[in-house]
Amino acid sequence: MILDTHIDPAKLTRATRVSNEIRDAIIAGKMRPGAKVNLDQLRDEYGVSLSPIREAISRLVADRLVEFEDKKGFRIVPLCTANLLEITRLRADFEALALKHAIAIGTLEWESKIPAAIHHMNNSTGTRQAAAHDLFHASLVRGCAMPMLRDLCLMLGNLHKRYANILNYDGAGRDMAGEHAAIAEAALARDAELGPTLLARHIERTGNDLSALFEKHAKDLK
Amino acid sequence: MILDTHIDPAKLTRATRVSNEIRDAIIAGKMRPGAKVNLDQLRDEYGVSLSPIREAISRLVADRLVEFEDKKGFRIVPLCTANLLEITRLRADFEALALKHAIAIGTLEWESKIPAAIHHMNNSTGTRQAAAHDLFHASLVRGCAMPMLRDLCLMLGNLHKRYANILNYDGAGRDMAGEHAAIAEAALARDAELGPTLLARHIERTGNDLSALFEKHAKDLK
DNA sequence: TAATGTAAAATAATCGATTAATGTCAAGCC
DNA sequence: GGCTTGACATTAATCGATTATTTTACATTA
Repeated sequence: MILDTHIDPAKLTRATRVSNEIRDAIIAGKMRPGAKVNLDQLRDEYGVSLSPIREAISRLVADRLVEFEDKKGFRIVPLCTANLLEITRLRADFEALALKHAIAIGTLEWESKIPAAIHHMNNSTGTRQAAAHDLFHASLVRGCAMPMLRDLCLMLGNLHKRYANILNYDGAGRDMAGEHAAIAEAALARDAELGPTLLARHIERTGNDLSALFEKHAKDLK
Repeated sequence: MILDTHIDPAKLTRATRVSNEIRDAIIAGKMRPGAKVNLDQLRDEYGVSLSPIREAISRLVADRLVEFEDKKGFRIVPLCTANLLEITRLRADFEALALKHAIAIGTLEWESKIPAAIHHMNNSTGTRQAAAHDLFHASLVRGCAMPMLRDLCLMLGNLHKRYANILNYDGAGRDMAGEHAAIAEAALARDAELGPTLLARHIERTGNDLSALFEKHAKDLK
């Protein structure tokens, strides 16, 4: 592992464990966008009581994966064009801002994780490559000393990933490795203009591709 | 009310009502930064069971007012210089971005709320003026069609407000009315350069004043 | 037929109690 | 003295059951 903060699994509560599992399931597209969340069903599925289930789901509201309304309960946030556009816009701006700061103040420790992440990406496939791609973005942002901003970048990355998973987006037609390499190179060269710009473009390209795919498949998803 | 979305109080659950009350209390500085949150005590204080109390508090984690750690419980987030700087930086950037968008796409409905908010601010005092000031910032951002960004602006505004309340900041030495008027004027003139710039400066000035006050009083708050 | 009312079913919210884990503190040991 | 150890107190996590509310299905009526 390159970036993981190792956490003793015994320290996790049921609520945390279940929350993480459900988060992954939603991002993977295994829970239908717009669907009501049935807590009783999840209780059976995960074999824990309602309290931790409720707590688990309610944490995902902050991640913008679940919506909540008093006395109506929870539902998986629906997909829509406006939402996808906002995610793209914010993610591009926020990651660019974070990278700019990282370039300004990032340590050697920060730098060294970037080529490592690139190497992982280029030498893995499938699920592992997707995870490596996440780690690449996280590694760029990691040097910036703004924890709230870092969390926001992570959150927005997850939201993009959900669209990508549901739309079966695989970056076809793009020189992904080349884009990543250029971003990494600019970051390591501490180019505070080029790095963030390339990163923003990289994200906008993903967003545009996702939007195009979404428009095409929008009817099937309704 | 200028901006309030009217909500039937009977529709609120205990968890929501208590969450809002505790949020206000933390922002008002009535709960000591860094303090452990004692759920049993809150249970007595608010006269409801642990479930809604726990849910109420846990929602404030997303607002960055409360921190949580598995099996350790909740604590009021501490004040610190780095945190204040990040809030300032992000709030300035985010509100400027939101205003830029509002200027680009805001409706007449959006425009009209701005002078109204100014008028309220200039004709009220104390708590009511503070509320009017919040509404002014909300009214600027409101025209932008990015709900996540709007929520983030609200959250960051609340975080600034907590520092301001705890540090007894009242904007002394500033021509607040003048700053607001200039921002409003640029917004209404649809100046997508000047408006966001003035707004960012306005926020940065607040942030700088808060930082100065915080450095001065940091020892008393430990 | 469309609108309205209503009883039953489903779901959400909350409670009180139990279980599990952590933090405290004083006795014993080096 | 400073450091472990273990009983005790405190707090966190979870459970199962109860209560309140909404949703659904169906019958009634204008």
